[in-house]
Amino acid sequence: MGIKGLTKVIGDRCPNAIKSNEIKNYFGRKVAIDASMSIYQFLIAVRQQDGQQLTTESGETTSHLMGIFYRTIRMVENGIKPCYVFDGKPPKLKSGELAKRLERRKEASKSLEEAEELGETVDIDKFSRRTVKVTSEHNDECKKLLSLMGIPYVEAPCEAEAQCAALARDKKVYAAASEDMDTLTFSTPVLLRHLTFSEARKLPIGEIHLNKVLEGLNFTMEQFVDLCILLGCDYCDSIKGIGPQRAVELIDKHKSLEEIIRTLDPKKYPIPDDWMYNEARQLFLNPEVLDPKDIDVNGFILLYFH
DNA sequence: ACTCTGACTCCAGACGCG
DNA sequence: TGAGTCAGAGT
DNA sequence: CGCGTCC
Repeated sequence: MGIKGLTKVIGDRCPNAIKSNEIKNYFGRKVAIDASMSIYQFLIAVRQQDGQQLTTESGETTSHLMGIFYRTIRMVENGIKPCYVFDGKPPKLKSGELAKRLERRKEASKSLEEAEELGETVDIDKFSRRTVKVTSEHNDECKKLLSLMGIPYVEAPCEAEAQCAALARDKKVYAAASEDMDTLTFSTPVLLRHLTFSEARKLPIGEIHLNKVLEGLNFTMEQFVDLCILLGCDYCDSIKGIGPQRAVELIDKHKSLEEIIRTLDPKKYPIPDDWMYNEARQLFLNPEVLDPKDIDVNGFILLYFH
């Protein structure tokens, strides 16, 4: 998931698009958070010594609830008002990527069985993490928890990242908080990284500003989206032999994917068959989202402040 | 000399006690 | 899944 | 901090 190598491209070419901030600077701000992504991370990370997830007596996983609960409390304590965004139906263009992930989980399940037979605890641990999949039950349980906590959430029609970006663009929230760089490709003006509050946090909060990225690259938003497609996204293939360096050069020189396709030597750099670049581009530029005007990002969270 | 690829590695939360 | 590093092949 | 616990 995400845009391959985009963090590095921005770090190398637009260093002043990234700011490092203290948590204090965010007091009173609202942020949009991709719920499914958070749940996924908690399911992988929240384990006990033997590598098993936390469960109730009847064996139902609670790792995701623990994670969401404590992190959310921590945010509110720091004056940050989160609004969680849940995924809807994935776009058709993503089916290839989703099939790949399913395949990887299948392989991991197989390896997991072998490891269990051999009693290799290290491998059991490793492979069980790779089989993690966020289910609608996980999502529903978290929605229930958030309701009880008075924290607002949104059910996006399609990609959560796109909805987060829409909320930020419409100033319903200050920023989208995500480890996933394609939130930027969905035009969030501000992207927060490492928005976590653990006592032993190792990384400062990184703030990436889209306008500074475009300035630094000297690209329009359309060109930036084309760059992201060349770098490699979830929605279509990229061109073999084109990495971050050449991708930036090509967009800089030719300004659009159409022009690049027209000019590139197909013997050196074959264009993928049935390349759906334009569909992917439209997905980024005009994603299916709820109108932010119809969304209440406050919940009854204001109660926490008095 | 530079760039991309693929294979490989390690890593992934938050709390509180001592 | 991402991010880093490495060897090796291609431009 | 390091390390065990959270369910």
